[in-house]
Amino acid sequence: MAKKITERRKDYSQWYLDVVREAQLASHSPVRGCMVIKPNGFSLWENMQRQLDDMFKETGHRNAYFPLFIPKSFLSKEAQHVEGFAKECAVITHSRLINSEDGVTVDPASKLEEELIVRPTSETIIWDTYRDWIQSYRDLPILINQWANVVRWEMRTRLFLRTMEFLWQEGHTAHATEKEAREETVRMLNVYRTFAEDYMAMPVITGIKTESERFAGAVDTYCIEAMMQDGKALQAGTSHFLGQNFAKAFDVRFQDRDGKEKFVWATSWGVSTRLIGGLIMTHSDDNGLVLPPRLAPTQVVIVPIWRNDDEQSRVIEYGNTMFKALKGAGIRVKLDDRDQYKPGWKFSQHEVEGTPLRIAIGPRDVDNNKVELARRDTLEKKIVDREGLEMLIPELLETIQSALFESARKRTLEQTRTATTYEEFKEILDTHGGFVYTHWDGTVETEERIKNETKATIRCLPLEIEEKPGKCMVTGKPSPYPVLFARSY
RNA sequence: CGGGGCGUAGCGCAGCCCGGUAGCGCAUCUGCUUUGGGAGCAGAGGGUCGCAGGUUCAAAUCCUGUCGCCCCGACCA
Repeated sequence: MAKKITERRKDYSQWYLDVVREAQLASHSPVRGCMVIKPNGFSLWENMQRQLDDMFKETGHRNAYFPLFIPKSFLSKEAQHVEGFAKECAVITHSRLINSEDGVTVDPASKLEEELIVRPTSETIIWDTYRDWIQSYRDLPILINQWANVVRWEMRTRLFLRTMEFLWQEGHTAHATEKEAREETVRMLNVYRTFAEDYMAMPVITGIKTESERFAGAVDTYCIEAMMQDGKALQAGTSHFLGQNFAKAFDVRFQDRDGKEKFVWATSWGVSTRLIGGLIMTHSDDNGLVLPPRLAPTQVVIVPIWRNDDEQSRVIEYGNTMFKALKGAGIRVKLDDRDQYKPGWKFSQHEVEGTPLRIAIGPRDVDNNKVELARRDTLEKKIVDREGLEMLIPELLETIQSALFESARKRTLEQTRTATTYEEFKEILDTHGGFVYTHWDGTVETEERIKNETKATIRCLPLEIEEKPGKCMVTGKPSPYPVLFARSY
């Protein structure tokens, strides 16, 4: 069997690219830093979207859509926000092309009076709109989500993990009180945590970002951080408490019960197609993609095997009945009865694409009323009775789902260490990578120094951690509890 | 923006040093045999060699320029 995938231990980033290519998730586009998301990748995104969307609706949010283009002047209204995004904005300056000798050229006469920015995020245009939507406390809260594409002009890109254009959802809420907005921020962080762990089977640590890692324009940025197989951390989602920063910048006030005019409190939160990168790097192996059943576009594939026409019709009939029964049981099942590919080829293909379960059926199985079941995660194969399959498969899918989470959890735990001295800290990073808990004195200077010297950043100040006073590993100054460091994507 | 690599058939590559009919594997098409872990044989189709100049009787190959992409680092979801 020809191996088209580089081994993880040999070259992790080449392995990642190989998996994306062989599983046909996406390909590079003619435009630098952009990607074509292929049907396999997009179905995965659709499944993520569907689940997240349900969870957003469940928590009272509604979807809306705001423009791709933002007037340049909007960007300059919130000082921190501009500073954060100014360096990576695509700017539209003209509206027309004209024919020229070498094809087409920009028509200088079509220069825009006010240039437009392709949204890097939508806070500004949304808050400009919210001003019109909000007059009274009765108009609050506003709980809006939008599914959209955004553009950030990145210097260095990587399929799914960092592309210049990416797909995401951005929630933007407006509240009458600080308390309510803070609660919303944490509520959505927990939605992300639940989604990551229960659906992606990707364990995450929740926490708060330090000032330097905070979203531009936020008062507090909460995040979920996941640990990848190669020892690097991935920020998988963020939820921001924006305070009154945007309300003040865009003059969004409301009249409260007490008759007084007040500025609105805000949150925003988002996850992106980056999650697909996280999913790949959490579960996949040297044979290709491994998908958690709850998100897999195809959960079960049935591969029929035959030698002649007679066997073909018997096996296909057997497979068809099974297909209908499983589909009826609510399973995302596919019968791969294509005649132009051999079974062995199909086995490999579905394996590299990460289909959680494979059912192989041949004439022998038809005669004995059996099937061969193969798990993608463990690569185990066993023969089971045809009867009761409709009950067995859903259970098995759930077993796989929790096995994936469990093994990722165990791995993350093994990749999590504690350092008390700076020497120990560097030693851990260089030999193992992973998460490192250690004390930090809370200053930007120390954080900066550690980053420059080790390339590790503070991923977050974890929410679930016991108070355990100690001393900063660099300066020896007191610290109330350890913080989480890692090198990251 | 620095460092490295690459642009030759749909995909992956060789050919370039040493100029002389553009090749290999996979894929595609036809036929036969096959089908329980990426099938075999026979035949067929498919390429402005990234682009622009230059040297030469002759350029994928040498020279100059230029464009693009990928990978590794400095910034970021």
